[in-house]
Amino acid sequence: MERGNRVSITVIRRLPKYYRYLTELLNKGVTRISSQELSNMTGFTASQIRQDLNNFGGFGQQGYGYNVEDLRNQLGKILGLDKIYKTVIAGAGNLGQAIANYKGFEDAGFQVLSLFDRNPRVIGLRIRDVEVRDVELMEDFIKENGVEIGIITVPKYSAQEVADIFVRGGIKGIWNFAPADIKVPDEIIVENVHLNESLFALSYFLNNRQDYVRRD
Amino acid sequence: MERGNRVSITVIRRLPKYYRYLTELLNKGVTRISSQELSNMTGFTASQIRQDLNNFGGFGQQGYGYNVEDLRNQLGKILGLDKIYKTVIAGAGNLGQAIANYKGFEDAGFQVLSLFDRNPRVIGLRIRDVEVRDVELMEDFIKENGVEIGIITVPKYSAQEVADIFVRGGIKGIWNFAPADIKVPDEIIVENVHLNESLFALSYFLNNRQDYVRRD
DNA sequence: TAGATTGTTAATCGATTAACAATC
DNA sequence: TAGATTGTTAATCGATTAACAATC
Repeated sequence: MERGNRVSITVIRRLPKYYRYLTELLNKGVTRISSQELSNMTGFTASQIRQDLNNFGGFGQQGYGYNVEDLRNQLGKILGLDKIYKTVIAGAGNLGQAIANYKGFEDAGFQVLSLFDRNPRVIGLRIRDVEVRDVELMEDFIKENGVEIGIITVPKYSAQEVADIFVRGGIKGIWNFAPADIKVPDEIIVENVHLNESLFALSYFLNNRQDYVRRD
Repeated sequence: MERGNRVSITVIRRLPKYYRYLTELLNKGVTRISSQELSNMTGFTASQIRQDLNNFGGFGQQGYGYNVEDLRNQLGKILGLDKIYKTVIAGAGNLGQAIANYKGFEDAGFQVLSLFDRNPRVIGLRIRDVEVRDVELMEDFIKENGVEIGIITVPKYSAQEVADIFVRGGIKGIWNFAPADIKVPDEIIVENVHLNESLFALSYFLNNRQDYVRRD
């Protein structure tokens, strides 16, 4: 977390999975877990798991393993899940609504303050208790409310425009579902969810089964 | 494509991006492209791009580069995008509807034949011209229509149950949006879209900017 | 204490980058 | 032909796995 050397992206992308399994274990009342058991659950090797965790500190105890609750909380902190994030969603179509409706994100600390759209037919609607507002109001809304994360669920030809508004509003991170790479200043964190790329990979593996290895 | 050695997963996951940029170039009327230009667009190195493509054959021409249309079509074939796939969606909530509504997938050859749900309030609805049916009918529907791809957009506690029905129906690939790892026989291809893992990575980078490198 | 399992170093493996001869 | 750019080999870099001493 506060190491001198960077932690590699491949490590970081495994953390949420550890966190997910640890949460499940905690809910089941399991108090203790070894790297070998975690390996059986996640599909990563025990050695890799120990290496990954030791990027952030020695959370385990020789001869015992890891305390489930403690490790989960530590990972939560590392992932920044001990905070509340204010988010807005640009695009109130099905995908935007799906995200606004999804309880799991709110439970993890990601609050949707508002959706925005330019279609008058959806402006004014409420998804759960979140209002859909005119996208014209978005930049000011972000500024006034200190929104940190912007979520892009508009069609690809509008994605850059939305990203520009986010940046002007002072957003720090963008979760982008549009199948386009957006250009933003270096200090803005962009996480892309390119669903077409995922689907095309599935299609590749269907046709080239020999290249497929179950990864989890 | 039909090499002796496997093509590595990291290579395969880059292909859809090449395909996407090549499609854009084609639509713009660009006929020719060098690995260096593709590098500028995608963020991968020119060397890596040439290495990646040469896993599947020599598509380029020394001193010239690559023919955009030809390379795009070759990649399309490699990815299996020259075929039509029959799919069904289990879960007719916002996310399932978003996918059923998304024209991009249909254009790429992924036809949604039906959605399934167990909520009587949505059974009978039509998303575009695709009907929502009772999930009880799903297994037979898959068999009768030769459905190859099953898409899971149900809550996580129903994901395994849906996967089991898919397998019994004879589905070959599963696109899983539920935040759970499903267990299926080895010969079934599973592509997971774990949105929480993506969001948590964004959250990590927001809090640990020094570890962030723009990847595309 | 004996057994178990971590933390960590060293060895291996694989992926990326660099370099350049081949050739269009 | 001269210039450009690929295809491919070799070098480097980074990630994973193996091994084991430390220690609970």
